[in-house]
Amino acid sequence: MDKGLSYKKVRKHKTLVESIVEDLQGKVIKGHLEPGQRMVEAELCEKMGISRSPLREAFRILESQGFLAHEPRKGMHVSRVSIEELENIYVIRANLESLATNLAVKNGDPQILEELRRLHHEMIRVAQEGDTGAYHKLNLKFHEVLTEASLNQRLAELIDNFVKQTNRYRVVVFSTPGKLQASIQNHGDIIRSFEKGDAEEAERMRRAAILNNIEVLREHFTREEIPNP
Amino acid sequence: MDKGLSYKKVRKHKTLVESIVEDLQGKVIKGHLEPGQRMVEAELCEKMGISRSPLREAFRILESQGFLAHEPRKGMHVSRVSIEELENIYVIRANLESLATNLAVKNGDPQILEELRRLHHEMIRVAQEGDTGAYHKLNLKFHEVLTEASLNQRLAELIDNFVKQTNRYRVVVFSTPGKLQASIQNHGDIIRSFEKGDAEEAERMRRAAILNNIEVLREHFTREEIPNP
DNA sequence: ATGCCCATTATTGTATACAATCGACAATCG
DNA sequence: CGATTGTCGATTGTATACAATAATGGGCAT
Repeated sequence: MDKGLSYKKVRKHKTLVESIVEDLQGKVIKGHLEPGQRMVEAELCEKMGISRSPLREAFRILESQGFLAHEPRKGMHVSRVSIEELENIYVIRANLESLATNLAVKNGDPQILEELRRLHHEMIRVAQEGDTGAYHKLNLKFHEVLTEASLNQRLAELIDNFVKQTNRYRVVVFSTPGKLQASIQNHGDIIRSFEKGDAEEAERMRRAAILNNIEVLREHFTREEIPNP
Repeated sequence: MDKGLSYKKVRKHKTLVESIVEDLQGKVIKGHLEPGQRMVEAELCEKMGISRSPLREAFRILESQGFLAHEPRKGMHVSRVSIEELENIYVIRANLESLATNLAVKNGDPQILEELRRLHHEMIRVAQEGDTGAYHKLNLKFHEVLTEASLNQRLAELIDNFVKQTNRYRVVVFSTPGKLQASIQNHGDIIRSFEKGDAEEAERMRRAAILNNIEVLREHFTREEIPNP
């Protein structure tokens, strides 16, 4: 009944604060919580079956990550991301991910290359079946592998956060016709650059793909008006 | 006597959590708190004249920023930054700051250029006087102006944080002979690129300067052994 | 009817209290 | 004598209580 109890059951490995962070992060990313929506502490506490202390600590983390924002004495709310800000984030993402790609290729681990090939072929398969949900998951994995292969932990964490940020608007990008085929093409390009050991080329490929998403988003939002309600 | 009281006096503009964050951040950066040092809540509360709630919230923020770290049930401690991690951070910094420089030059605001020139000449002056403290402040300002001129707020915040992170070890870099003259040279190069409107050149200049710091650090730490006690 | 002011209330900011877990030391057993 | 386990103290994790402030709404004067 009281689904809040599940929080306490699960932890033993995760602390309560971590669970809350994950939960709210997921809800913001999936759009269950709309931009600008107020996050009233007492209300959330009751819903989740927790107290304010861990919730507020989770708030601070989520704010640092950019998912929430607050004005003193006015409370937390889901952060509003304007199209300009989203573009700014994509510019940063493009740079960080292309850097990671460059480093990954320079490291040239054959096991990584093998893993990327495997994911690539899997993606081609599910794309033919029209399973965009599965494609998205594999796509995330592909980029995660590529990012981790940079062997720069701090960089990987940073990128992970930005990816989550932009995924709040992923639906828009991926619903664009031809985007999926272009994505597959791009992955193939990156893999070929990896095989050649051409880090600079791989970097350019990755950067181009991300920057292209900006175009898609900008076009979408100028057509559809303001993103938040 | 009890200097903790000052915390409560000042706030009216800043919230208590913000004050604590600033204070601890400063202490970590300045090295008043050593890497690995445990941050016992009750102890700090008494010293600062505050309670645990705002302290713990500040902890979460500082952990997100990379100044602190914790293991569940074991408590917070000042984060240990290995030489490898420091190199990783510098690689990221190099990329982000060169990106910001590129954008700043592309924006080509003449007022920014004027401000950079002013700071540059000021730096030359204090360098001749041998005032390294003043030089450091101006240097920070120079890069802050350059970064803000990217007009990418998120990028500026990110860089600011990384600069603070690496400033924990600034002393090492700036005590290296010739580093100060090289820094002035570099600023001159960037300004000239700005004047020419050559964003790519400015970007390369900025990147080279930051990456060079890695060399200095690596050399220092291989000579001096492990950074933390 | 409308705008301003004050009181009330809702909500956040801070402090304290209680519970759970970890580490260290000591007692017991092999 | 060493290892193992139990107990105690210290410290963190969580919950609740109290204080301060901002939002809301109603009454009064104009």
